[in-house]
Amino acid sequence: MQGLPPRGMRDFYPDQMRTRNWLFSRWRESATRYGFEEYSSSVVEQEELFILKSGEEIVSQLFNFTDKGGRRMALRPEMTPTFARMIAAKGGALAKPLKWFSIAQCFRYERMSKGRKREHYQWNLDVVGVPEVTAEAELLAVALDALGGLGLSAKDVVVRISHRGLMGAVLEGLDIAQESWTGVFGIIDKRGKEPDETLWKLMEAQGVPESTIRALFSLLDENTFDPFYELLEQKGLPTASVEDLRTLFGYLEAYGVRDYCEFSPSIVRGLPYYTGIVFECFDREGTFRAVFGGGRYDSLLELFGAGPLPSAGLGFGDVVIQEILQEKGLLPGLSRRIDFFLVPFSQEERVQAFRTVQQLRKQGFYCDLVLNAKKLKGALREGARLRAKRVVLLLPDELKQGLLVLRDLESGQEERIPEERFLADPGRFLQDDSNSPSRRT
RNA sequence: GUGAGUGUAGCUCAGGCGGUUAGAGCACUAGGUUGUGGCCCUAGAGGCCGGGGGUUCGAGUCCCCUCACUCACCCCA
Repeated sequence: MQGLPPRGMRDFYPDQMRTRNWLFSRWRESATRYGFEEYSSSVVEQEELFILKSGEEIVSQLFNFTDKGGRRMALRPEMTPTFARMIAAKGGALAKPLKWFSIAQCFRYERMSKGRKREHYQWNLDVVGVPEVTAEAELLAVALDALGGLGLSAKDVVVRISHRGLMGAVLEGLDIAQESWTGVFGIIDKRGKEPDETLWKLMEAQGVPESTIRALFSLLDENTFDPFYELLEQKGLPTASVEDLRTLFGYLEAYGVRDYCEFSPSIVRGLPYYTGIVFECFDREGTFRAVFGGGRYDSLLELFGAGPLPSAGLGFGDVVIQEILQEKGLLPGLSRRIDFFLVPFSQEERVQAFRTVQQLRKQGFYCDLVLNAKKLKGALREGARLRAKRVVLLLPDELKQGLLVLRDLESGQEERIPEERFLADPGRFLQDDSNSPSRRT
């Protein structure tokens, strides 16, 4: 088929654009209400910016090119490096703590599957300069506020929370050899996706003794912190990760979002730069990819030449959330808004129609009018297709008497009214005054 | 990168063992007599049946190749 966008890229036709704008406005509204400030940047960056953060392997996943000056460039695969660059460039000039957000289009060159395109928009929220888990609590509160605004409750979605330092300490506490940690992490991450029996065999293949596997699996089933704390304390290992988690859950309770959240030790997250709390949000049925994810990255900004800046962030993509809302029937039936649709009977009445429609538009009404020479019949059909609330007919005989004909498309009723009187208060002809300009905020 | 599935009208799809001018519904356009939409009726327009090759008297249909899309795996936002 011709006319399709490049692989993995999306066209937004007006219907889809309405939905997208609606989603973005929910994001933007929540973020600003929670005190986050919006920022933006170009989608193109120097390739090395991404290599600096993620290593050479990232290059194969980039949409990259050489510009005419021979510089290696790339479309951003995520917003965090750009964010870090911007923060570092301003050095100490920025007052901390700092709370910024962006709705950024990101690109990634890879195979597509459900919930995954080569291009998406991501709502990014970051808090810089806060070493305490108050940052994470605030991030989760704002993301869950947005989810609530989109119609998803704690019955629909769950945030699984863990700590980067926790599993490492646990593996150490269980005396699992350091060289098999990477493999073991990978197996832990598969928990819930593969049957335990399979995972058990994989663990054995890693050389983990049976008794240790049993201990590890029973720990993974825990949703309280005590067994972890006891294990770490008993082995003389740092317990900071468990304490962070305890504190965070206390804060989440106070924020009123505790019922969305659960402790889930197997959450690890792929990105290497996380240093503390990590979290991912899923639909409760588990049929979709993660809705959002994030965590603490205390050493990342230093990589970019900023001083030590404890930070936490969150990324929330537009693809998965729309799939979930679609499946749950929560996408609103958005339609374009036309208050008045003006129909000049013939070319004779056109100029008059232009004058009238401009007066309505200046008053703040949403108006359209017939642009093609068209019979009355076709014009009315066009008005109906646009779902115009009222059609304003400019008919020769009535116009000679200074009268406009207002037609209600739903009831079919018509009213003849002097133009001056109509323009003095057009809003009273729109029955449901909830949409009239005077009621708009 | 591996595996599977699907490509026929703008959209959703039909086209039993190969057989004459390729079908439906929706959408679109125009009519159904002077200046009135939705419903109904009539008509019209719209297809290199994804592309290429092969088998055959004959291919939308069978075979091979290729491309595109979708899903799963991998990886990850």
